[in-house]
Amino acid sequence: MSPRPNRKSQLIEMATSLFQEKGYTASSMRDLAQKMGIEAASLYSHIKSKQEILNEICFSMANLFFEALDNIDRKPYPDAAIKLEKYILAHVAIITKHRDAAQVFFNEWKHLTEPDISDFIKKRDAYEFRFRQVIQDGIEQGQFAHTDAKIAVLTLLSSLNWIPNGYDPKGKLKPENIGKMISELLINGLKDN
Amino acid sequence: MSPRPNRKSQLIEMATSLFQEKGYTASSMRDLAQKMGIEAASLYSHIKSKQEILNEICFSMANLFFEALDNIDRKPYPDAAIKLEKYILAHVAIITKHRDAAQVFFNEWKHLTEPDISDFIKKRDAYEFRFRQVIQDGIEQGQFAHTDAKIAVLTLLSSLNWIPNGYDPKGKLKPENIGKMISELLINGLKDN
DNA sequence: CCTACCGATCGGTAGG
DNA sequence: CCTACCGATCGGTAGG
Repeated sequence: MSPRPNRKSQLIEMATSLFQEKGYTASSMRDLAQKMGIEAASLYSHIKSKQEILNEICFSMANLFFEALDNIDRKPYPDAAIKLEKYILAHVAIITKHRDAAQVFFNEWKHLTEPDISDFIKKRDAYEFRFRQVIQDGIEQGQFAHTDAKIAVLTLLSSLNWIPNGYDPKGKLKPENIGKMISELLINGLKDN
Repeated sequence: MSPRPNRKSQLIEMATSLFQEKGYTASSMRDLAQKMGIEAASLYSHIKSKQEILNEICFSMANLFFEALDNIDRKPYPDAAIKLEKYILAHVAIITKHRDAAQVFFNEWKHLTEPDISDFIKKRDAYEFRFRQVIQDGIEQGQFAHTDAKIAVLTLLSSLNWIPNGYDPKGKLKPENIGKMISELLINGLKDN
């Protein structure tokens, strides 16, 4: 009999929390087995390697990020600032909903191996490119100041990376509030205009 | 005879580049020995453990960060926006000058062990607190808009973390230019005011 | 700085 | 999902 189909997702979920906590390399298959309450060798009836787990985590997050942008792009947003805010809110919504996976995605992807790692980097670049286009549009519309759009995107996306670490799901702030505050900060700046 | 005193700094330097590239856990003492052109066992005449190397990297960076703020605080800056820019420029100067060490500092500190890791976290919090105070001052002066200073600091500092990865020392942009662009972006926002 | 090692742990397989 | 393993590699020590 094949195992219950959700046993593998359980495994991925526990691996995600383990990798987040200790890092991919420092997490052993025996650690993971213990979390699952089975022997290390038994893990291999659900997955074929440790690498496969990291792949699943990283690429399922990547897919979520892309799907979110695709959803937004389904409607036209003539105002670049509004579209950028939508992008940021979607991004924040994903990383607050999947905090552990987001941290693995951001911090452990470098332990992917070829050919997956090249694919991953390509997807990352493509994701950044879509943000860059919105900023570029805003500049051309005269809505945004003239800045290096590439640096602006790196700064913007990087500025969100503390969230999976620092966001407290039990705190007063809801993901949407955090997203609003940050996009407001990035778009209008600290200054009181 | 004791070894030349700079042999240990060479070791730390090569370990920094190794840890940056592969991560602390995935870097073996044999990898490091090979880089140094000696046997793994010989490393231990210069250091007493792998952990000690990580400690030196993380805390020497922490010291640089604090010294930079202390230097700025030696003169009074009544204008919070100007002081904040000074802080940001100093921070950027350090991470562009010590790119590998900065990445190890940001990404590998979690592999520190007690009691060092508690000390490290305390220092990080104290560093963030000093930025927070400048922002708080700016808000009270009416120069900055009313925002959550804690979130603003996390966002601000996080937004600089792409630099050691993305900054090309052979590119056209000098550290000071990057620093200016980013602090301008964070203080005035993307919008063309 | 080297040779010669050590005990521990790693990811993973065979065969049920 | 388990027992019983494997070869490889790990951080580190003893003794020169």
